[in-house]
Amino acid sequence: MPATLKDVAERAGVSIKTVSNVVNGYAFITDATRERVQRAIAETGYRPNLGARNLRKGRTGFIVLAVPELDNPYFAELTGLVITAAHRRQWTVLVEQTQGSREREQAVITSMGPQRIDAAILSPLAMEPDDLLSADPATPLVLLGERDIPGPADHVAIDNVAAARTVVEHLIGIGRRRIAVIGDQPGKNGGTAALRTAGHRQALDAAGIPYDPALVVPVENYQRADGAEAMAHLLQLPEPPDAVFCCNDLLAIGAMRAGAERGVSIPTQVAIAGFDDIAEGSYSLPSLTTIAPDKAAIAEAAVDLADRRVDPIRGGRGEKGSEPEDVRAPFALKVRESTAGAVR
Amino acid sequence: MPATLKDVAERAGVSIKTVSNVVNGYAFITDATRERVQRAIAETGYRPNLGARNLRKGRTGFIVLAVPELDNPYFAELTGLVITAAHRRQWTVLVEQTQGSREREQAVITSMGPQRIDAAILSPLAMEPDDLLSADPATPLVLLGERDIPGPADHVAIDNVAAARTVVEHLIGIGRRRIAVIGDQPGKNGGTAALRTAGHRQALDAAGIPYDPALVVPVENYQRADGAEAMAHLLQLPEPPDAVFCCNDLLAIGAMRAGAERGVSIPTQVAIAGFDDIAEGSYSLPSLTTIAPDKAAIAEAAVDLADRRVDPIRGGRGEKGSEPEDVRAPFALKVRESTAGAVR
DNA sequence: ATCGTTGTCTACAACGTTGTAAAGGCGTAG
DNA sequence: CTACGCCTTTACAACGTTGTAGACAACGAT
Repeated sequence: MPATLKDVAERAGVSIKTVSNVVNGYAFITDATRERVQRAIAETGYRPNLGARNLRKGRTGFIVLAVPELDNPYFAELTGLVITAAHRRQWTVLVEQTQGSREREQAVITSMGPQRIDAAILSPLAMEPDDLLSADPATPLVLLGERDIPGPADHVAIDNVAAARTVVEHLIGIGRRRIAVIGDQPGKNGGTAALRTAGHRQALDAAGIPYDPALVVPVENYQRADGAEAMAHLLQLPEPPDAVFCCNDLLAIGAMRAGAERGVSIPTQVAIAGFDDIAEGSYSLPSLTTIAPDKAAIAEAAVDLADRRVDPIRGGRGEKGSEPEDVRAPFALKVRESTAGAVR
Repeated sequence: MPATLKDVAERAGVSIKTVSNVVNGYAFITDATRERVQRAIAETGYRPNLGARNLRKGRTGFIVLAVPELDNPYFAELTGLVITAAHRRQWTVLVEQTQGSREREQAVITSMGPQRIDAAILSPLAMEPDDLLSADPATPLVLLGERDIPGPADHVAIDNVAAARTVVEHLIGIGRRRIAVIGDQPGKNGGTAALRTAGHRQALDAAGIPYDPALVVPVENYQRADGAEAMAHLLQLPEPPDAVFCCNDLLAIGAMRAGAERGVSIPTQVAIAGFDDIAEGSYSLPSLTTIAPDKAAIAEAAVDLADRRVDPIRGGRGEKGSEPEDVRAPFALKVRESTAGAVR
């Protein structure tokens, strides 16, 4: 049975509230009392019951982090970072897996989870813009991904269009001209896919390379298998591409495998680039050129925003009712073997 | 402001306790009352405050799952499964990252986290057997990994020795004779490394293949980089191996990369096998032969054990004071390209 | 001496929930 | 018609914590 304030109070010969005051750093306590209480705390091994404290305070101390799934290394890494960042601020993270289901994403933004939460951080996949209107207005929401969706939610993301443009410019830079993109999601407007494919197109346009719709390959999901399938399709085209930009690293890994299985040399015949910089990509054969979002910065910013919305003590920005914020995290292009060397 | 029992009670014109009774499925309630209450619940959108409930019940509803880090795909996948399994039983999982630090593992088994928890599931890395003696006896502990450590903790694991033996037997079966193992951890007795290297040795002995200590390579950690380093070492040996069993898939991925960088053909010159069956291994080039532990079964068993210890209603086994249990989860050998084909 | 101030401590209620015990209604047996 | 028992509902206290408001002592100023 863990010690309570009552136990400590009895041992120190003071009231419960005095112990509470010591614990909370209340100022007006004599050194003698404080010391006595602190000794009693040490002796009993007292640690506050956060459940009770939060009940009293009307808070829960919980942030939900909802990601599609932990199987995905990008989200796994991000989750680890969010947990760490949250810990630093005394928050506890509840990890929720949406499986990319719209229903489960809605459950998060309407705070329908079993636990009461103070804020939610969501990495949306299936959500439609309208869903945000039904969001629980009492629970601050931070969306990971760009602010294509209007509504009362903060956003944290890298500049996906610019990042995609950067990769494709790199592909152009090494002399490629037929540059495909894997990862279009025709159904979903304003999603990540739309932004990254837009970046692809911008880079082509800027370089005066004609845009060939046949080289824009849609996928069901962003898994390795989808990348492999899409790549297989590209390779049997009458005029196959000499480079492929994949909207995430998993697609790229799948694409590289499909290429290898068909005897296509990467990067000599087809260069491949990804997006996310998962660890897998630095050890793949060949290692994968990719966009590395600053995941730590994203995690930090997301937790920071949630924190500020919940506890709007600090000045001005981030307060309860104030305008949604947009945080742009940095990114970097990592050139590796999968795009090494010039044109074939 | 979320609705409380009080709000529902007022609306339904009954007492708070009656609403509570309806919520908890108490039997003796007239259909009329129940219906009225349920309507009020629906209208107010009431959902129980688990914090308050658990405070009252002396429970928290939380299980800590402590893994080294979510960067590691094996633990990420496992974490996802544990969260799902726990959800099914109305538990909430708090994910803790120990970073393989003994201190942080101790913090878990002594329940020193900020949140009060009902049980802990720990995947130990740095823990020493003695540490278990100082474990908080009030908090059921489930260790992921074999029962090499005595003490009041349940264990869930596959038979690591048998699994390792199985892989190595497979390597022998395809004609390899100089079979190295990467992943020894000389300092740590009784850990996973010891079991898997033991399986390696058993297979060699059973096949009458002489045991060459030069082919047993220790590593600092179980990361890709460690595997690469170890493989580089093996390849510059006067008599390099014709097969390598890596104690986990990350080591194997690193080893394959190191091999490829040195122009070694895998599996023709050196066959490589791993352990864990992370998704990465089915798309690597070549794809990775590995031991696939039944992760879902492990997650399920771990949560089930924790559940039974906390709530020992069911008969006999798993009760509060009863003997620690050992659950053996199934595993399977997955033969893939990295060990395809017979001897060189 | 009296008053107000300041500093230190505490009693009480409340957060939302459930276990306990008992109250009320109603039917049935005596 | 009373007494008993059963079914249904309720009041109260408690889980561990903190905000509010007030008690009390010591102190200086009037």
